[in-house]
Order: sequence, then C-alpha cells, then structure tokens
Amino acid sequence: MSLSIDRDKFQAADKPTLYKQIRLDIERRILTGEWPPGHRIPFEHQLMTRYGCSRMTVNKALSELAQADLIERRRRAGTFVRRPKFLSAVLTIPDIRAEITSLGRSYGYQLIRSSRRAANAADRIRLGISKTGKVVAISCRHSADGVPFAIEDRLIDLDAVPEAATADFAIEPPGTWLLHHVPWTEAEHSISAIAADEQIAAALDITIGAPCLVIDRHTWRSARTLTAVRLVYPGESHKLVARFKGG
Amino acid sequence: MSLSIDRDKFQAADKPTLYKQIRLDIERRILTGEWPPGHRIPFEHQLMTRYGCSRMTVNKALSELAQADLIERRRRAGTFVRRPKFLSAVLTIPDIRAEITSLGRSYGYQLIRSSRRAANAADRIRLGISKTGKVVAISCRHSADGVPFAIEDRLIDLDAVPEAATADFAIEPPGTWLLHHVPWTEAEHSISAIAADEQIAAALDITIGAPCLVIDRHTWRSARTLTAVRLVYPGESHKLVARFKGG
DNA sequence: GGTGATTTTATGTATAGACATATAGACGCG
DNA sequence: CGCGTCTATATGTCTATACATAAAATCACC
Repeated sequence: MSLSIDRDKFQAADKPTLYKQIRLDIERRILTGEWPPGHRIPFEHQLMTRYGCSRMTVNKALSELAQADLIERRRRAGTFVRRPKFLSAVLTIPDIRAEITSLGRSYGYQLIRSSRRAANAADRIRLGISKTGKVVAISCRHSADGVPFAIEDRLIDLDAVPEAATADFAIEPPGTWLLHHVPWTEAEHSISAIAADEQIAAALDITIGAPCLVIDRHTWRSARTLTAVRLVYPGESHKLVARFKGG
Repeated sequence: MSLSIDRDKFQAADKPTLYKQIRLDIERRILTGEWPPGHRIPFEHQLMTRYGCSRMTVNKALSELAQADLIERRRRAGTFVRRPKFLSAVLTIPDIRAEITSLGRSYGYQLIRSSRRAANAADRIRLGISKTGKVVAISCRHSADGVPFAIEDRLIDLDAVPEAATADFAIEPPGTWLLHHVPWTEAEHSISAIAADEQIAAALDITIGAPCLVIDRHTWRSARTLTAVRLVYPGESHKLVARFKGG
C-alpha cells in the first residue's frame, strides 16, 4: 500500500501555442539524446528564423526550459543542455488524515501525550534553537480502519507559532492543524529505518525489533524553526512512493 | 551520515530587476500570510500602475509564480493564491559512486553475480513487461572506506537497452554506466523498511533481522521499461535526506 | 424565473524595437 | 608568454501595442 502519492506535474493538454511547440520540440531533442548534455542549442537569433517568430517568443520558451533546469543559459556564450540530472523525484507527504480518508478508509486518532513546557536542552537541539522558550510536545497515533498506521512525536516552537497554544490537539491532529494554520517556506525530511523498541512496538502493535520506516521532518518559515516531527510507520506494510516524470 | 544530498534550487543573489522585485514582493505577501490562500491578487492592470511598469513585466512575474504553483490564474476571473501545498520535497538519489567519492571516501565495488538470460516469469513481473526477451541480472555491493554501504540487485531489459550487453559490469557499477549511457524520462521510487535476511546480513555485515532501508526504483524511457533496481542500505546508519525550499 | 445568446473583461500569446549587461575572444603591450 | 583592455555578441529585461480566448456577467426572450 502506498503511504504517499506523487504530485504529478499535471500536463494539461492545452492548445499548442507557438512558444509551447518550440519548448516541446527542444525538450524532445534533449530527452531523446539527439542533443546530448553540453550540446549548444542554436542561438535565439537562429531559432527565430527556424520557427519564423520573434525573439521574445523564442525567449519565452527557453526561459521556461531554463527555469525547469533542463538547459543552462550563459550570456555571450549561449544556451546549453545541462549535465544529466540526478535521479530526483518529487516526494509528497500529505497530511496523514487526508491521506487515509482519501483512500476511503476510516481515520482514527489518539492523543497519547501533550504538554507545554520550557524547552529543555534536548528540545533545543531537536529544534535547532539556541535560546530557551516555551514548546509544545505532542505524541499521538494515527490509525486506518482501526489498525495502527503511524505514530507521531512532535515539538512545536511556541515562540514561532504562538497560535499553537490555544489549539486543541485532542481533537485535531497537530499535523493537520499546522498545515491549515501555519505557512512554511522550507522543510527537510530525513528518511531512515529503525528497529521497533518496546514503546514503538506497543503503540503500533508489532513485535519488538521489527523494522520501521522513520521520517524526521523539520519545518521552517524564513529560517525560523516552526516544528520538528518524527513519524514512525510499520516498515513491512508501508511504502513511500516518489515518482519523477521528466519533461 | 547522509546517504543522499538534496538538490538545492540554487537561488543566486542576482540583481533585483523589476519583474523579480514584483515576483518577490508577491511571494512575500503570500508566504507571510498577508495574502492567504484564495485571496485575489490585484489585476495585472492594477499592478502595472502600482509598480509603474508595462503589463508584460507584471505578466512575466505572475507567469513565473504560476509555473511555481504559488498562484492560480483564470481567464476573466483573475489571479488567486493557491491552497497550501502538500509537504513536498525533491528527493535526490545520485549515483552511488559519485555520492561516496564526493564525500571524500574511497569507493569500493564488488560484482557478486551477473548473468544474461531470457526473462522468466518473475523477471517479467518485476520489469512490468509482457513478452519474453533477454535481460541482464546483476547483483553487486558498494562500499565506502571498506565498509559495506549498499547492495544492489538489478534487472536490465536488453531489448530496451541493447548496449548493456557489451558493458563490463565487473569494472563499472551498472547504475553509473546507465546514468552516463542511457537517457530516461520517468522513474518511480518506492521506499520501505525491511528486516535483513541471511543473505542481506552477510553482504552488509550486519545481524540477521536488523532494519534496512530499501529503495526500489523503476526507470522508463517514454513508457518503455529500462531497468528495475533494488538498493538495500543498513538502516541504522544511513539516511535519505530530502529538502524543500519554498519560493 | 429559467434559458440561451451577447457582451465584457482579465488573462494568454505574439510582435518589433530598444537598451542593459556579462563575458568570450581578440588585441595590444610589456 | 603573461596580463590587462577593448570589443563584439548572446542573453536579459523592458516597452507599447495588438489580437486571441475563455469565462463571468449581463441581457433578451420565452
């Protein structure tokens, strides 16, 4: 079962306007290898002759390709096909509640622990902040059709997110609340595998030592830490799926 | 230690040209919540008055924001701030050899098994192909500074990648060879956690039952399967890192 | 009031022209 | 040859204008 769906860059089949035709044409040549990495793409001047249009039209097509990182443009030098991309994929981790309900399964939520406290040393390290301040610490469990789905262990910096003080996390999962109330600009995910300890095994109803998939996520807004969360999934039955569509 | 680095969308601090100023200004208002999701952004007509420029300049700024999925534009209706994005991140999985050497560690490679054969039923399922054809099956191990880093188990469809028949995978890892010789257009990753079986434990020098991080990757070119690979990493010591930078 | 045709309007695409700017390559000089 | 300077040039940005197009709003009609 897929824990996460990919965010396909939806390619609406819109009317092939001129600049889009040019973009697709160049894209095709790059992806088929006709124009290999490092190859110099014809100058805008030449392309406008080839396609019989103005330079601005060619420029729009090339600008979009540059924004998509397929080509590199250097003043005076020209435009070049970029070195082969790393295998990269858009990994989408939606809100767990939305994920479960969108699969047509019933969503369950249990708040295990919730406390408000001054940040201790461990909290400060985990949040990457230096000064002491108040934090909210939450442990909870998500389940699908009554079966444990994931456990969540979260810290929220109350200085950065003061509204979290009044939210009721007994009803709404903190991830869902944050997604709808707090805009973020940067996030980092660290994915690893661990063996279930006694506590995790009990919460997820699996055996001690069973492999678990772990996602540690740190979220910022403009370099300011908002929240740090660890999500633990039973590893054997769940998968993260990330898909890349070139073009 | 990080198994994978993120591909930061490098934001060169370039001269703030007018359209970029407009783009950043609107971006800021969206990210700070001043213009919440659903809010209608002033018409191009109004923005060109506000910023004292032509409509094309405003249009360029808005077009880029639309391409970045921060806003939605509808003819006649106007331009709107989009609903909050899913937590998404660019997950980058570079070539393992490049990954290890870029960290300044010595790369080691051992070919465990390599065979060419007609695709059997299991191979066809794994590659998602229907007709029988020749495939190459490779098992190998990557190590860093002499320590097992990952094991790789790969199938290559020889009909789609005939050049693979002449490549010498005793010297060059198949992933590296493919990256440099075969262009691809689509890839799907499935990430999970498993317990090491006897074979994995022996190859990675870990105990049986130890958690491992597994990446199953399937790669296509224009809907044609090229290769399917399973990478198994010791889970406790390795992490996949994916970072998202908004904007 | 409902329904279909018409108008209005904001965005989408395209153009020709202009000037800015970074820089590869040529040039000159010691 | 090494090094700084100049120049040609490809891309970067911006303008004013034009027409296309989709869809919201209005109107006409039954």
